[in-house]
Amino acid sequence: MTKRQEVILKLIVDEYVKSAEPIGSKTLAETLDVSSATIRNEMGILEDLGYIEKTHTSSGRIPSEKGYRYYIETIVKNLDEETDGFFEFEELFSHKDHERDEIIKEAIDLLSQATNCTAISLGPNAFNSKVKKVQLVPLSLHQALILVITNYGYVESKQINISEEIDAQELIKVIDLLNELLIDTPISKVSEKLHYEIQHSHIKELLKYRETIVDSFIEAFSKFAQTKYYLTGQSNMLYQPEFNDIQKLRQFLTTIENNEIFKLIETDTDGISVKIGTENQITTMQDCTVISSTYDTQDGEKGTISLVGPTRMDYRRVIPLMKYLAKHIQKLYEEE
Amino acid sequence: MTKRQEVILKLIVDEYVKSAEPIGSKTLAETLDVSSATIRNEMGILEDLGYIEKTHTSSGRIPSEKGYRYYIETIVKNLDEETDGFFEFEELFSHKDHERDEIIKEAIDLLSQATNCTAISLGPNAFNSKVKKVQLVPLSLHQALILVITNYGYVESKQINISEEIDAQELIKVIDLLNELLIDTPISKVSEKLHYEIQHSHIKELLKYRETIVDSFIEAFSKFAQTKYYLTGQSNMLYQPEFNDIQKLRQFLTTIENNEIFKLIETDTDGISVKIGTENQITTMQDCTVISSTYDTQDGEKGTISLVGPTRMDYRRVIPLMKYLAKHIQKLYEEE
DNA sequence: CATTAGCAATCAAAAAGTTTGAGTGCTAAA
DNA sequence: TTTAGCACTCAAACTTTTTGATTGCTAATG
Repeated sequence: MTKRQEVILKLIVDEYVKSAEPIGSKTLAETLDVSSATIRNEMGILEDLGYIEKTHTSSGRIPSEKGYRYYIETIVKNLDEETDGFFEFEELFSHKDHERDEIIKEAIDLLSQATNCTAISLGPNAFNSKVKKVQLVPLSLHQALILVITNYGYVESKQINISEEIDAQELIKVIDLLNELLIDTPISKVSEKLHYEIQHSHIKELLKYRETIVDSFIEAFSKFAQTKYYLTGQSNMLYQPEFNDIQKLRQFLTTIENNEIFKLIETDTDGISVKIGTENQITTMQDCTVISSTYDTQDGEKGTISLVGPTRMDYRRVIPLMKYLAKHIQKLYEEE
Repeated sequence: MTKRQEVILKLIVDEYVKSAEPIGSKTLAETLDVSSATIRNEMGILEDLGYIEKTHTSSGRIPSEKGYRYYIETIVKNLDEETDGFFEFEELFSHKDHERDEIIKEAIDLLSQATNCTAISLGPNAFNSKVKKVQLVPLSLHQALILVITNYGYVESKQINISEEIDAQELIKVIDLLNELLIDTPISKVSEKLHYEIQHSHIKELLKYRETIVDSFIEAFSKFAQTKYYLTGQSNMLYQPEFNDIQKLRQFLTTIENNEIFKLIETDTDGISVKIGTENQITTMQDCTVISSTYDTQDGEKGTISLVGPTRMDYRRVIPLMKYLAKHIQKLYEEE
């Protein structure tokens, strides 16, 4: 591809992102100071190479997936780290006293607004967090609350019913033992450890009621394994011309509501992942691009922020923004 | 209105609910064993009375809001409590060991599926719940977690930073005091009580750092005041022919995403409230009906379940179902 | 050899026109 | 009071026409 062809491709992407209309040779002729016929020749070549396509025989050109890919790899990736124009975000991250999860939520809201896409935050799961405290809080004669607290201050609870036969004294002993046993254990190892100790140590004798109690505990622990997510800005996206087709609109929303969208989010990548159109496996999402950017927590888990929008999105702006956000969310974890 | 006119109105509503098409005189003539001309005459009267209307000069008739109102008041309200056909729901409520909030969530999911409407659960707020325990869990040298637990087993937490100057011993004393002070206090009275005691009792001397600590506590308490909600089934609803108009669809979804829908939910009513079309104050919702049904918790708070769908909904089925659900959710609270 | 002016060809989208059929209101007779 | 009959209405579906942006190709230009 010659230099001029690359310039033309870039212009087509930029223009199309703005206008959502196919770009004709005349439009580009004005910018490039050659005649429209010359542009047409070049466009013909670009089309043969597969970077652009026509919507019908006599239409202007739009970028193909390959075209977007090229644009991202050569043009966007070579941009110097741009952090200007992210004013609202800088403001957000500078509030040191806000809670981390709140900041992330707001960042995702802003991201969605700024891009007119749907934005998603997939929290790191707490698998490697460590148990800080296990506790039983009696609520009434027959009910109690199991509390599990991690070193990051996450709390999960599970209510249990205490039948008549259970001895309150014994219960307290069990909890003490559990605390001793589990403190500083990573959540991922809890279940294993519990089962082992029940078999092999003196905890066995104490736990007359292990079926109920231990199961409840394990259930409480298992809640940490569920990754929490936050999804926002569907309505921002609906007004994009891509969604003028009511069928597509419905399918898109159904996919989101059924949580199928999570299948498309790349959580294993380091840095940023961009999946364009048919690179996504879900048929209803093949007009969309899914961008994922991960960050690391101190305990070795990964969190992800993602953006879902029409393939025609402003990659030039969005990709640096996603990088910027992941970097700063990671900082929030490092500060602790 | 004569008996026959009432029958015709009922048939028009029933048919229209099924088909979403205007009902012509010929259709009804078959069922009623009179000629279509007779039906037309009766329809003319019903139209003059305002119970039905035409979509254009030569179209069949559809129910007006007044027509739906009449249908609900005279036909649906007089139905014997119908509880048959709610098989899935009976099954759901019979699982005694599931957690209450989980059951409610599932009930709302089912409700939405069964009706093709958007279903919402507005949890009772915890204003009248009582403080069961207040606790401080140290996480690291400079961080701690404030925990507040209510008699219903709801837990709220707030992380705080502990600056160097704070004396750990003193902090423990403060927590002990707070526990003593606040236990069994309704959440709604906590703030008041705290402020009073700080002014008048010996707690004053202890609380050198009240600004930070007490504020954090108050913030933790205030989280209980936020009513939790669960909203589901938007995508079920999108396939209704009412939403073939893309403009309406977008507006509806925007209204939902902005939480404006909550303005339309009647939480103060006893029993059931049905708001049809323009009875709703939000312009984008004036083709919708919002049904709300409340239940009482043991501590005097109200929870609400709601259903939002096109005015053309199957009131005959939906209204008994909503009553049934509210009754059974209330039972869940009574069992504790 | 790259560039360009010129021109017929293409085709979506918008506008205008046509057909169809379900439904109505009204009238006059049963 | 009910009904048959008929002219009338109008949305929805379908067809045709017009418009205009854009293309590919060719032949001329520098």
